Amino acid sequence: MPSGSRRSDCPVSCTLELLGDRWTLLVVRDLLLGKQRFGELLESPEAIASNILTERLRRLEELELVERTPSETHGTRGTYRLTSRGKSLGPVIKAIKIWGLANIPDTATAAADVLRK
Amino acid sequence: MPSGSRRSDCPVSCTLELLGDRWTLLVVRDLLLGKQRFGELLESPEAIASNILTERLRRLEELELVERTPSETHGTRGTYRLTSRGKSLGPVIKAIKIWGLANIPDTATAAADVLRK
DNA sequence: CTGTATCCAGCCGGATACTG
DNA sequence: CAGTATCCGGCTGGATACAG
Repeated sequence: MPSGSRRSDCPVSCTLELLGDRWTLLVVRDLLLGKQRFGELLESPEAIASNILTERLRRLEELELVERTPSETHGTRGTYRLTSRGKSLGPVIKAIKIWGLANIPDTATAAADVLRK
Repeated sequence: MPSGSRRSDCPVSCTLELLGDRWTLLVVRDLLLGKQRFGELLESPEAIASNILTERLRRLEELELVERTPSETHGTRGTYRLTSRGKSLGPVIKAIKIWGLANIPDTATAAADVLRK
């Protein structure tokens, strides 16, 4: 985990510096849902651009939140999984989900949502 | 609560569209800590720029997460408080805080942290 | 299919000056 | 002090083309 230049030592601020944008946690959400391949991540309804996805996956790897396993046959094809550290973002995503459901009209979770409880 | 153009109807995605940046939740954090005046919000160690703070407060007001009470004597001077809807972001901030504390080195919460439990 | 690279418009946000 | 306005460089991210 990096602790380079930071605005403060507040854990909220630091986390936001790392993950506080409109795409990163969405990728984490999809990985929590079990998606593993690049194409699967692209297919989500939010339609992330492929270059953005590449960049986010790389950053998540650097942060050791995601682990990439290259395919043995196709050098280009890999699978992505959350590390245990990455999985520990589950409660964050869940809290966001709960807030959104309660406060934003017409939001709904996917039927297969593994975060449901 | 707006439900204008959105990338999807996922509550995580919608919440991220509204609050997913590096500053908005930091303002909410400070309001949760009890700060009420513009100057207090400026004083936080992250040193938000005043124009950014103005813009974020305005947006939070539009979202009905923050309520501004103008001063009766000084037209320019007001106080800001979270609405109940805004306060309901507490669990989100707390989940982020917990994750940061556990995963980012040398992070620490302010002594007066009302989110502590 | 799995990515990477590039172009580029627009937004974000830091610095700063300014008004009441 | 409380807030607004403006300038402007740099980053974000959409579109698209391309390579293995």
